[in-house]
Amino acid sequence: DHDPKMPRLDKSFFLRPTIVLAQRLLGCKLVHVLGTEIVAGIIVETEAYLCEEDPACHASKGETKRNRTMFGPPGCLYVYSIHNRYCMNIVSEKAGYGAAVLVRALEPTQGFGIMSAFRPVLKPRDLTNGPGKLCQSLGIDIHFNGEDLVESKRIWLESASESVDFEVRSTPRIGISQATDLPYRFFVDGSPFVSGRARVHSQSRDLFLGTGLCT
DNA sequence: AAAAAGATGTGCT
DNA sequence: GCACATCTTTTTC
Repeated sequence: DHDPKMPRLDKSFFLRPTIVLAQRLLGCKLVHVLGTEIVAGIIVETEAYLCEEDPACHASKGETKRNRTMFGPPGCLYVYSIHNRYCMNIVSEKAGYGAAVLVRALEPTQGFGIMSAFRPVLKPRDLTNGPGKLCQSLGIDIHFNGEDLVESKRIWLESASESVDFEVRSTPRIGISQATDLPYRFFVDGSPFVSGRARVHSQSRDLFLGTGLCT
């Protein structure tokens, strides 16, 4: 179950500029229900992909079969495959616009056993420290393309806990070959669950203030 | 029809 | 740090 003090994000949350949404998603909890079980984690790293003046965005050259859901309602998932993996994005701005936020890393909080079954790794942080990794660990695949985070019964977002304070840092985005200078990657400063080596940390700390262990 | 590219991850050096 | 597996979508011929 989930903490009632962290209510589900509603439609209005997603109707904002993509860069703002990318930052505001940090600290929010992503929850996926699988039957009677739950897998969940707190978002610690995102990237903004703007429709306009952003050649790295999938929607920059207009609508195609792959990116169609980017042009749909904000709050829906845009899932695509790359190199035999999946990446999960959250549509932003307004319907018909073509922008989204890539979820790049989570701090796992619930469902460690399920995640490990989906993605057997030696170190827990390797479960969700990358866009393809977190989709694999959470059981997110192409069937979730178009899923509405506002209405779905199986996957949603919960707002960030107000008691958790952290600094947001930004860098250029990872793994792209165009617009490599734009600082549209955002992450929780010091989180050990952030992907890659571009992790800047003043001090390593978790956002999840529960028992200290993922259930 | 064929080829190239890609918002990745892994393993080896 | 670098090569490359692997596969889907998009672009080009």
